[in-house]
Amino acid sequence: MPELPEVETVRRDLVRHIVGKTITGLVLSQTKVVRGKRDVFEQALISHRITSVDRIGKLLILSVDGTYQKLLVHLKMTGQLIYRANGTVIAGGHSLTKQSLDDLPNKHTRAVVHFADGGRLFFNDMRLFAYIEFVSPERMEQVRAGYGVEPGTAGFTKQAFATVFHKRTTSVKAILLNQSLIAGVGNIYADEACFRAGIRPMRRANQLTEKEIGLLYRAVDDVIKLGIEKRGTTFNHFVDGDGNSGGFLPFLKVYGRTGKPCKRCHAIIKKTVCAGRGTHYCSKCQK
DNA sequence: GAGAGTGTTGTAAC
DNA sequence: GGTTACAACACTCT
Repeated sequence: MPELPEVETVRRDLVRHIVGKTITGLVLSQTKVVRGKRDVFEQALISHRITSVDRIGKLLILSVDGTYQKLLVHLKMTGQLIYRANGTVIAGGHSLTKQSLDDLPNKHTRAVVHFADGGRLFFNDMRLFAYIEFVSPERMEQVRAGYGVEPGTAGFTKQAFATVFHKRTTSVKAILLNQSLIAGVGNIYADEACFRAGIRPMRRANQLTEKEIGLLYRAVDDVIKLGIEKRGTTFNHFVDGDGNSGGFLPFLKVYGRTGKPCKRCHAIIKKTVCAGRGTHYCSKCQK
């Protein structure tokens, strides 16, 4: 689930609450989420301090003092990072109700990081797709190079965005979801951006006019910015750092609104499969 | 109760 | 190489 705005929301919460703190313990209850050797993890983390939390697309990057290696955290569909200090939930994730958040660790807790001040960081993941991994500086650069232009960064220019669409025969939706071309956009924001631009997600990329590409560029930038501002959205039981739902839900125009009237023209919102994903659109507003 | 669907992405096959 | 289909897994919804 977590797309760029949700991961950015978690990142900001982690910056506020774990940067500068020293790790005193690591408990792994599910080794599958850890890529690499367990003792390497413990050695690199325990007695060391978190120095920064960064992000590329949907990937979180934690820096730890005493090593040049970076700790990558990818939440995939259902991963969560929840910080709790003094019995209070501070940083959030996805698909937990307030009630179950009060009861951590729970059955989906895969790892717990303990800090010197008594705080704990819970790594939860229902479907076991998420992972954490230490990577060398060389590998880090490889990973970084694998990501395309990212909304909200200096590299996200109209020119760079347009280039991605030229000469590609696949759907607009597949382009938006392809992290190596455009970083951070997932299924929800892809549908929402297409709606805002008035473009059907199943259109062929190389058949968009320059004007349409311009509209889509602006739409992607706007929808991601608004998503971050509203601290993300989630379909089920998303909670942010304060245990509240992400604020973007009321702003969704098409995603999850199958069969409901379009908020702009009142035509019925349709759903199909495009690029292998559930895809929502208004057949009247989007051409 | 069975089967389809779910926000991601790496891999294999065409 | 570009593009598409699917598996990884556990849960919810129909």
